[in-house]
Amino acid sequence: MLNRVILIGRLTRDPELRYTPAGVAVTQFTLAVDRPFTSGGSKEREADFINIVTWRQLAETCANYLRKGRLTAVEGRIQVRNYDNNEGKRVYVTEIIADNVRFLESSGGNREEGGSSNVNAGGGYSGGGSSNRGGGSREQQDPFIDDGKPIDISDDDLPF
Amino acid sequence: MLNRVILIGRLTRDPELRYTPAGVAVTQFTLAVDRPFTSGGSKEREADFINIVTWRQLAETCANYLRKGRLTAVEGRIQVRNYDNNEGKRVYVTEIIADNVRFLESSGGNREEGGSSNVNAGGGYSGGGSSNRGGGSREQQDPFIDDGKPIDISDDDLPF
Amino acid sequence: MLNRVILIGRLTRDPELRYTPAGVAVTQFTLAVDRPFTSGGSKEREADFINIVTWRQLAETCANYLRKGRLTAVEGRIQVRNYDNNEGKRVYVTEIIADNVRFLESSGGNREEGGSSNVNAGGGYSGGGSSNRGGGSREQQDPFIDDGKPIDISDDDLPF
Amino acid sequence: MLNRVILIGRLTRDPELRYTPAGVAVTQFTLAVDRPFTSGGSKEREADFINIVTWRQLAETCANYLRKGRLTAVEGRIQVRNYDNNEGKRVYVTEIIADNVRFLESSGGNREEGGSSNVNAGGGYSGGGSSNRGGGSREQQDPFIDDGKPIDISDDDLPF
DNA sequence: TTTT
DNA sequence: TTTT
Repeated sequence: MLNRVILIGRLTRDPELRYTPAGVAVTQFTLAVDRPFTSGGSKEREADFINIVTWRQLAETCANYLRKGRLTAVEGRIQVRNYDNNEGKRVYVTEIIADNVRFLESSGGNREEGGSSNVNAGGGYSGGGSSNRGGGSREQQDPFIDDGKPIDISDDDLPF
Repeated sequence: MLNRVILIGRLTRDPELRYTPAGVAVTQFTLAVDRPFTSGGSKEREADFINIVTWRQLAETCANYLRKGRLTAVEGRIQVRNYDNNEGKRVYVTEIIADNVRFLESSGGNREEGGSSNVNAGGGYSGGGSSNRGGGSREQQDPFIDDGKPIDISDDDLPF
Repeated sequence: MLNRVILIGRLTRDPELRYTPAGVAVTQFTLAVDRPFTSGGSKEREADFINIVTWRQLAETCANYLRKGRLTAVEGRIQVRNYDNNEGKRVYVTEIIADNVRFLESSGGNREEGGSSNVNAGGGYSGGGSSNRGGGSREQQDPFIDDGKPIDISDDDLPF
Repeated sequence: MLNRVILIGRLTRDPELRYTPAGVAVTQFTLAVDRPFTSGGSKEREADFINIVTWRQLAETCANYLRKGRLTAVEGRIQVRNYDNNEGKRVYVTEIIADNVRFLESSGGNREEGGSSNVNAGGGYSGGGSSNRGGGSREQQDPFIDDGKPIDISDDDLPF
């Protein structure tokens, strides 16, 4: 009925931009959010690693300007998805669907690798996006696919 | 660095009060939070089911006054725990550690089952709490134990 | 850069629906939000009285369903307006521009006084609204006009 | 009943540390928070200027590390004070009582002017604080005193 | 699997 | 496994 999340943390890796079969842009990244204390007298600082999902124009902007290590504010809502993995077990995935992202550290311009073509894909379908869903070795390291879910993103996941 | 969540929803079942080995009260419940829309033109209303954890005095108060179906506001922070299940696979659990809970629907008094002894257990250790970790049939339905994690709550989980 | 407010409280009076000269609906009400403590050992409960403003469709819905005393959740952003009063002194007004309002206590249907014509005025200009800006004695008690500002609402205030 | 604010913006000037008669540290500053849009097609960027108040240890830390222009995140609650000014008119002041402040831009060490003696005044009363309430010309520009309120801060304002 |  |  009301569902609001605000986080400030740093990206654990570069954001990943993909496209749904219908050509909708979706970007995922993980935010490392330091905890306000260290439990059990531990010396090391602890953090929560929280998965963020952005859609459409915001997805393109995030993919273009965010990078690993950047301090970032995220506003959104908690969403809990579930699916049955390949052992027939139900798996729950909690993500933040962001509707507002603030870049707290200015970068130095555009994505150097990948060029600017992804950036301006807009709402329309960009054929280049579909190649992201191919079975390259890079896909094998994708934590969202590692979960055992055959297809990670579908248009049914569209939150708005 | 900053981690804030505010939710309003309804409890999917009565809250569960337990005690850590050191006697610290911890209460868990799930909030059904209706989504602001229905995806894909679906007729049924959809909700996110979000696990809430409260500690110490707040845990006792929640166990005492909250019940299944009650409209409730929760303020807290997102925490992501992980553990290796009995197949050696790492499982991630996302929970809201609440520090403020508001009862938006007044009840009609105390817990009828269980009496008031749990309620006033305070910070001190109450032997009665440990029986909650026994292997009764009710425990088999506990989603937190269903995950395959041998012991659900330890004092290491204490967030403050 | 980021500006988010979430409040739960009760309306101190019925909401007031007006229309800008261009016919845009705007509803104002005040939320009494109990403080989490009583300062100085005072016996009486204390509250903050916070002005809420809603626009367009949300304004119509609030005017239609909210009433004095209702428990209500408001999500929005803080806005600080200023103007020079009739003594030439600059006055600052802080309001919450709400973009999400949740009715936590169900009413029993529509506004009994005033009928449903205001409710469905939509985006178009409804002449009935302008009568709210007349100089009736009820207006004299309006804190928004008491401030000495001759005209309270203009289309320049439109936040989106 | 629930009252939560999260802001990110920049300080409009250096923070001001004072002490109540009882020696409690209180720091005030103003955050300029850019609006997410420009109203009326105006070219200039607009911002809300929001008054922040911190108490005790947090007040000392803010006075020590925050400076004009710094990007800062503030978490707290809205408080509305009122008092009668010297014309007998009731004036309302809206402030954010912060309980969490994050410095999003690292400084280069301590306050250069004033040294570290203010910083570590702790809970005890520091005589130096009272001089802040004298009638120096710098005080004349203080918006909190400009309001016409004879004494700006009292121990009655202590929120916890 | 994690960020500074 | 889910609430009204």
